[in-house]
Amino acid sequence: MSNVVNNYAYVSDEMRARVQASLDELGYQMDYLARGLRSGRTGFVALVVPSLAEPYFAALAESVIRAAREHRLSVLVETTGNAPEIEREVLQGSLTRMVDGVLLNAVAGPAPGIAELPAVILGESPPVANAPQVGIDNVAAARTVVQHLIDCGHRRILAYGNQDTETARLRFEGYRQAMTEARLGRLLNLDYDSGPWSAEGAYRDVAKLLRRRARPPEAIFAFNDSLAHGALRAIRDHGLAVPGDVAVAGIDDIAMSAFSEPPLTTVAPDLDELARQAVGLLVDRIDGRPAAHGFTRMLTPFRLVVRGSTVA
Amino acid sequence: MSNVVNNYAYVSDEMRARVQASLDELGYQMDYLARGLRSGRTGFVALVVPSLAEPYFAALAESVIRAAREHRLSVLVETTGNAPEIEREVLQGSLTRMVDGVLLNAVAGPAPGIAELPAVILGESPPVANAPQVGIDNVAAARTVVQHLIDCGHRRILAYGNQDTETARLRFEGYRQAMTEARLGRLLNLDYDSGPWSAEGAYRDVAKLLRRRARPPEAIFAFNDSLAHGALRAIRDHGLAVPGDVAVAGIDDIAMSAFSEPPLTTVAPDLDELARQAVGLLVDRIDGRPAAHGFTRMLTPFRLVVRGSTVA
DNA sequence: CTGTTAGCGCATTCAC
DNA sequence: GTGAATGCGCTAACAG
Repeated sequence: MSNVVNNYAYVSDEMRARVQASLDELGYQMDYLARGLRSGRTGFVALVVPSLAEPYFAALAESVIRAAREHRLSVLVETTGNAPEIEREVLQGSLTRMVDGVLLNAVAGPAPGIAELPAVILGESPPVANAPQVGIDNVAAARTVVQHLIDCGHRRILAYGNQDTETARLRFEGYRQAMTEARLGRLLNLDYDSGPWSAEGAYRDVAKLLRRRARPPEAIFAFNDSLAHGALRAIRDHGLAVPGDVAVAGIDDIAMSAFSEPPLTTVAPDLDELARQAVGLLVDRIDGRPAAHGFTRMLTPFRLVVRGSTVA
Repeated sequence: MSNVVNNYAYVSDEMRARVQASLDELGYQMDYLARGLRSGRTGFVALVVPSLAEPYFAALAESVIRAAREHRLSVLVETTGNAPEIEREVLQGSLTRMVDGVLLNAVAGPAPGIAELPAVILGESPPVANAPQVGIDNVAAARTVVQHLIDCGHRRILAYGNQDTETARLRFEGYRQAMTEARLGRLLNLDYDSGPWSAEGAYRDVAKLLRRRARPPEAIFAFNDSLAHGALRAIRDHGLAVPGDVAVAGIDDIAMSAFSEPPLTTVAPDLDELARQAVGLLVDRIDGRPAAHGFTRMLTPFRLVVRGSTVA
């Protein structure tokens, strides 16, 4: 029977047909759990992200689920809110014993125990023992956006979204490089405090900034689109025009960015490609194909999308 | 050993301590797969939705994941794009043999095979054999929004988003009721054709409508917020003012609705509550606690959120 | 080619 | 209270 369902070569046609008939008649359904126990595979991979309520991660998850399906894998999604204790909990819980591998976008250091599991880092989570990383070149992306802002004639450009994550550091570094190259020494930055970047938080931060500062910046480079949209709303509620008084740009090209008023200039990563790369690398590791030389970093293509928030 | 990890009552303290020590020393990790084989439980539930790229489903998924965690369950997310063939595939694949239950938001009829699995319907998927349903009262929600539009003085109100789904039918019915009660005989409706409701599709539909019709409707009741945002953008691109020329309202209260220009009047379901109810019902069924009398329908609270897209 | 069997790691049952 | 044994459904290995 097993030989039939698994298409074992050395079975006579007659036997195969006979078994198949019984299978159909009895409505046989494979128990994938038992197979998993035997083979050590479950056909599940985990996707760990801060929050599905954030459009970027939701879109990423959608792409990952579709990419995984190509490999006949199902995706278990866990959200952590960027809280290190929840990340640890998730990464040590029963979850990791039931999945073949994990796609990780985390903020905490490598949790003990995860090292054993095939893993791929999405973005810039703290490096896990020889897990390949996949993502856009954040420095280049940030540099591109800020360069665009500079090209639009702005000089007092604020970098918004700094926090204690590698992604934030890289995006700030891109900002710094672009500013320095343009001989714009005055770096301005505004921190974002808690949890995953969100429009709500950004609205509060930027509203407060505008109330406090006499002169608003000429442009705001928000570290992602959610922040940018919060900023946009705050600026307009403050009675200023976008891009007239303050230009705004972000990173991610979430769906909303094409529909906001004004539409948002941003950097669009190719999420389908990112997901494909990530799942591909994960499958390689699961199948025991080791990374090229112990460590890989795959860069996903991105492009600048210029919209009304920076040009009239 | 098994007795210790499972907190079996009749174990001497000394023995318990001794076993525990060995466990720690050897770094014992329970194999949940083997346990699952034995107990018939995996601790996984599946969430089947059309698309995580749609903010409503993304927010729903986030809530479901958090609610499931309260029950120590992990959530497997599958997206179907509302394509019946993919729904069937997902519902018959290995997935369903590995999860304890499934939360289903589908558009196709009940797939053969799913009937055996504990299931809870989210929204108005076609009824699956004695699976309880959870969701807002769509007729009431739609009626509330349309009533609000009527209260604002509008008469020529367009219902937008009709398609071959139960949710669409119910929302149209709410619209019809409100219109009829107000003695507004002229029902206007605009269909939405393919796949999950999206802002992109709505933009095209509404732009076309405005180009064709001499006189635009006074108000548009979009069957969800994504449609509303697409409509909003189309109306404004057409040179009309919102709400001055055309008022717009939706349902869902996705994050974007508080940040759009103008912000969107909508109906906000309590998603955390919905998720809690749904997971609770699912756990009941998994544990063999049958639904009250074979069939349950749980209504989630909602509230009208009035914003700038209907009132100046 | 075909039929039988050991054992994946656990929980449960049964002797002790 | 404790230790040993059975079997969940499957696959791989082996003997026929």
